Amino acid sequence: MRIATYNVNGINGRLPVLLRWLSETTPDIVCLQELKAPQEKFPEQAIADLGYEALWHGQKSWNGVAILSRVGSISEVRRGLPGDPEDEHSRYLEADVAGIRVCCLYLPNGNPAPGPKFEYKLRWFDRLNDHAAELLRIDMPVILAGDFNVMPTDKDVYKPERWQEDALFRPEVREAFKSLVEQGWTDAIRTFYPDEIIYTFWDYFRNAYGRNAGLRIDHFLLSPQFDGRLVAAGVDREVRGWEKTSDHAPVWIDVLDNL
DNA sequence: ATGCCGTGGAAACCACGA
Repeated sequence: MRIATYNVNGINGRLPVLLRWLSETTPDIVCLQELKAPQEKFPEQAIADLGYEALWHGQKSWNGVAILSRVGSISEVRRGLPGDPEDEHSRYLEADVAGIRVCCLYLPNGNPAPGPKFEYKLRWFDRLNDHAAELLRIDMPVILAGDFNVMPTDKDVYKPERWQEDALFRPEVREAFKSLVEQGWTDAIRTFYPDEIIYTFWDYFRNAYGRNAGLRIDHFLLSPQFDGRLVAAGVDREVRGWEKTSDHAPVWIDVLDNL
């Protein structure tokens, strides 16, 4: 079973790219981020025409997350992280699909740091870690997938020295990611490729994609039920080279599905 | 390397992204 995550950077603006990628790679379950569309403007029919059921949490202009499935129905568990009823951003969607608890997340960017946006990011990360600890207790394989807006280590940044003060790389954020993983999660991409340089995002300017000046910020964290069942993983990096494409590339894992 | 590109939304600029 292939599970993918893709920050589309505007689902309607990128619809041809999304549909082409879905058609060519036929992932079974997909987590999408940055829909940038209100609830009523999600392109449900175009996605259904390719055989996908969809669950989404939209928001006008910003954020927005969705889960797609072509392997059975999507049973919503929650939208929004617990811990802050004042948080209106559409950044988290959790559902059961094909016996897997799928958690699609779009962690706040947090720039400029320091500042209120960075504080929001750190609070959001704390809430995620609290909720993730609870998820490890359920009797079900769990996947946390999405745009974490964190480069976990120096290896995940083309020029780490330039990113030290950035909200995606500051020590507090890397530390939050580290303590999340240490709860018992597996960083699937890094585990599968311990030494390679792997990026999932390239800026639009300065020819970042052409120079491979990228970042690894889209991640899969797997609960222990997946141990020994991760059979392949990768980044569809050529999608980043298509016309009118997102600044992120899709990331995927293949897992044995007899869990 | 300071948003140089790109999106959505409101109103021909702005907020936001990483």
